[in-house]
Amino acid sequence: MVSTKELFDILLEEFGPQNWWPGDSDFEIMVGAILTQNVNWSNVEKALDNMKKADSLNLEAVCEMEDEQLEALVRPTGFYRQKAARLKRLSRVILEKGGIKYFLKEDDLRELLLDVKGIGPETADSIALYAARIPTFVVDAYTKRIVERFYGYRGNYDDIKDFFQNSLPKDVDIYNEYHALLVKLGKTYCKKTDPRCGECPISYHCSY
DNA sequence: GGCCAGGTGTAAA
DNA sequence: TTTACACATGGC
Repeated sequence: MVSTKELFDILLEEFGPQNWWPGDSDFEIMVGAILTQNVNWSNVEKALDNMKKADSLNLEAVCEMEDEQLEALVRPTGFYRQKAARLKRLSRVILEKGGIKYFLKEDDLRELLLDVKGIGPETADSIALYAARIPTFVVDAYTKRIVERFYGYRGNYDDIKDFFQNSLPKDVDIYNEYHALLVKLGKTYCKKTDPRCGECPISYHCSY
């Protein structure tokens, strides 16, 4: 059985550093984390671009903007009414905590995020890891699918999260790169349907 | 045209 | 505790 550390080395060798999370600011990372919920990243880029052009990709603008206006900007990401509301809820909490810098330094950041309606474990972990740089492993649909196929192990969010955290150093840079590499592997060779197993770099060790 | 994409909340079985 | 469904746009 290939260890999680060995798997990481194989993926890094195969794909190289992914340089995640794309974004010019912590706020953009947080917005992207919500907008990418169950949606292709290319759609998120359109929405982020809309917000930048409207000079609205900042905390104050999101808090003050009309709901309908924000909905129009994030429309390309689908579920746009829900997502606009989620962005507003998060932004207001951040403002209450004194701004982005202070919010990201809260000791119980993950819990604060999970208390925001519309932010679940993956979005909370993405923000904690990529914006606050807290060592917490992010589990997404690709991660679950790859672990299920590769290791034959099926578990809930926290099971998979522990699976990695209990077998790796608690290190922000490793968690960062590992999640990005799993997404890269998933997109390239381990899609839900029509996986390209024949070309997959880890197929030799895979139970699928 | 049908399926999928870097989820979450709610309600029923 | 698990499963089903709504939420919605855009690419292939």
